[in-house]
Amino acid sequence: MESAFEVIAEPNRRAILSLLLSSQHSVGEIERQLRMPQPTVSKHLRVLRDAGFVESTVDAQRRVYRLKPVPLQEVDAWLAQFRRFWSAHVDALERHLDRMDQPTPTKRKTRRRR
Amino acid sequence: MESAFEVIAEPNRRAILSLLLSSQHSVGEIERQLRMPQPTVSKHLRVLRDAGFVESTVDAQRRVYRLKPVPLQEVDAWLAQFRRFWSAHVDALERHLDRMDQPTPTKRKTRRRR
DNA sequence: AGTATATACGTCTCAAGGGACATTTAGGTC
DNA sequence: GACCTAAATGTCCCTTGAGACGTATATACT
Repeated sequence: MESAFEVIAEPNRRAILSLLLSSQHSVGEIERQLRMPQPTVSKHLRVLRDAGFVESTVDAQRRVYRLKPVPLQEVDAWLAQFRRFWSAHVDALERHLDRMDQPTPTKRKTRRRR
Repeated sequence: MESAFEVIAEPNRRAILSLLLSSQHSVGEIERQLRMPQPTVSKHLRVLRDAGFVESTVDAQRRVYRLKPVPLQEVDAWLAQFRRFWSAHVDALERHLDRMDQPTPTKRKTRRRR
């Protein structure tokens, strides 16, 4: 479980990350919000912590967890290379639809051209 | 293997996607570029195809594979909610560093403030 | 037709990861 | 100190997925 990609492949872990987006939470709060057994929550938090997605501070018996940005930023960096491709692809799709416009004129508004 | 996240958790599949970013490729080309056994390539391509990451067209005995944008865009959409958090976090870090500036003045250029 | 090439597919083995449950550790309260 | 709560950890079971290998199918080339 080294890579950030494997870590976020697990749905419950993504749910935990999304929950921590609003604010920091204790294990018990996560457990109640997401309706997971406590050991399950702790197990996933362990993975997230080891991979640097979250950090915790101790508040008496509680552990309060909060997000750390780096690993998700790495994922985002990998995705970045594909964004160029998307815009190019959208353009190609639009040109294709433009070509298809001629045979069947519809009530659709005119598409913008370049 | 439903979710796009599980699909891109596999390093070889990410390599294939990155390779297809430059242009479309046949299975044999992928096999040689990435130094993977052909059955492995085909197996991963199968997963990618089923999940909508790629599509193929037949060229004689060859299958030529190319990228499709949608599943990666979904991943990107999930990541989007965290971007706000990052900028806020960077701001907080900058304020922190600003506070640390006073004791040790260095040759570093002045940091912008808000 | 016969051979080589390209790709898909099935099978087997192995290791890893997740869920459930029990147990332990640590802090707080009376 | 006895007891409660919060969280972590360990164990067991089961499923899944990846790699390796063999093989089947389809097309091209002579």
